[in-house]
Amino acid sequence: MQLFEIFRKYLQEKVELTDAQLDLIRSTSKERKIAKREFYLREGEISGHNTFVVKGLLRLYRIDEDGNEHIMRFAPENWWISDRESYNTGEPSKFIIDALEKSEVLIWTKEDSEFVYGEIPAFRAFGEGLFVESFIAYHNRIYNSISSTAEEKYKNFVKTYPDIFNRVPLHMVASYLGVTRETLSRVRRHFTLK
Amino acid sequence: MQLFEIFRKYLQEKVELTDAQLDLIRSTSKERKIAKREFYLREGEISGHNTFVVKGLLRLYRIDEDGNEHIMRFAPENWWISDRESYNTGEPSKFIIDALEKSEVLIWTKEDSEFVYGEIPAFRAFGEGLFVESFIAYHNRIYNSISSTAEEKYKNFVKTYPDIFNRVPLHMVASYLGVTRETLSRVRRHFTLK
DNA sequence: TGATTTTCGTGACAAATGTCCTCGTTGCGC
DNA sequence: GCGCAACGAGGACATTTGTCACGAAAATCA
Repeated sequence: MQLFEIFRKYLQEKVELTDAQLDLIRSTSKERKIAKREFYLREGEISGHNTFVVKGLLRLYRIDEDGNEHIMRFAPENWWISDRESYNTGEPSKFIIDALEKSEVLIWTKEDSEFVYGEIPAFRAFGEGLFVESFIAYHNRIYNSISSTAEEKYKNFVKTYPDIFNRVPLHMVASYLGVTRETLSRVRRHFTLK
Repeated sequence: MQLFEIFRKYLQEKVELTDAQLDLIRSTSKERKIAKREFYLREGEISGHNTFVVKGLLRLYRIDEDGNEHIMRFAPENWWISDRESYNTGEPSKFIIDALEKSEVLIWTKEDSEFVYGEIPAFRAFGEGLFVESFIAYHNRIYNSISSTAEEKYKNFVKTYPDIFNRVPLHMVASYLGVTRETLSRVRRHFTLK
């Protein structure tokens, strides 16, 4: 099945759209394949696109002054990804996006996105709804990060994202949670013994 | 000066609005005074309003199973506050909003907000711009929480929110940062000795 | 003003986490 | 299939953080 066809099925479960509207959305999109370990956004580049992951798994992360990776989030199938700060301000991104698996994505430029949003209010409402959901997810993650122990964070991650958990190495889960690999290993040992 | 007059000055620095549009915004708003320590949103209530802090200082926090407070954010003058999850879903809030200082706020119901947004697209764009900024702030806070030490988090808070820092007790800063009061006290000692 | 609460620091000890290291296994690329 | 890199576990030790207890100073309120 073509990439856009998969996207169309996803979209039609969420929004009512006419064929003409779908054509507009299709005509402004571009396809791209991303190899495993290939970069999709490098540090310093501008994140000027909305990207929908059709197949595979991407991640958004940042490298600190000491060279350590810190994973902000994973984006498997049916998720959207961008560095929203760079997207919004037009400034170079401090973050990196690469593929953890061979992936295929659909891409809209910021300009095309705005144009399509203007033409199709229901599509704009859909996009904004997604954004609110992301905001709420971040809100809950912050609460989790200031109120939970490492073990609780780990359990919560496995419970919330079982699919992602099964597809990424543990040291990346540790990075996402903000603990070292060793700590995660200890938490897991403690956990499986009980 | 009247509450709305203060708000009008704030708003006109950000958006171009006609007198008629300002009248619509004014006519849908309600004023409220909140005493120090008074609750503005209790756990279990629905957060169905947009609230602008004209004077004073509010906070949004949650109490965990062990009875510990975890502060999500502070809202001083010229900030907006609500529990966006409850606002969006209509579900009872798990969070609490109360006043740390004697405060005065302007309030719009969700319904009125949507109506005014529909009537004044520039006002909608303004509101959505604020929301994107909040999202970016949360994004950066998450990065900070998974990549920084307690000392770095503390320094960063003081630098980013010097005004708030000077108005709230240290144990609330600790709560916001996700560490105990004792740890914050140690960090400060270590910090001032150098 | 006087009494009470809140705030903040500190010491002692326990628990959690980070750091550095080794080792065996797995999986991927050539 | 082979070789190498990636992955995950685990031990030993240092550091950080949490917990509990106490006391002094500051703020609050009647």
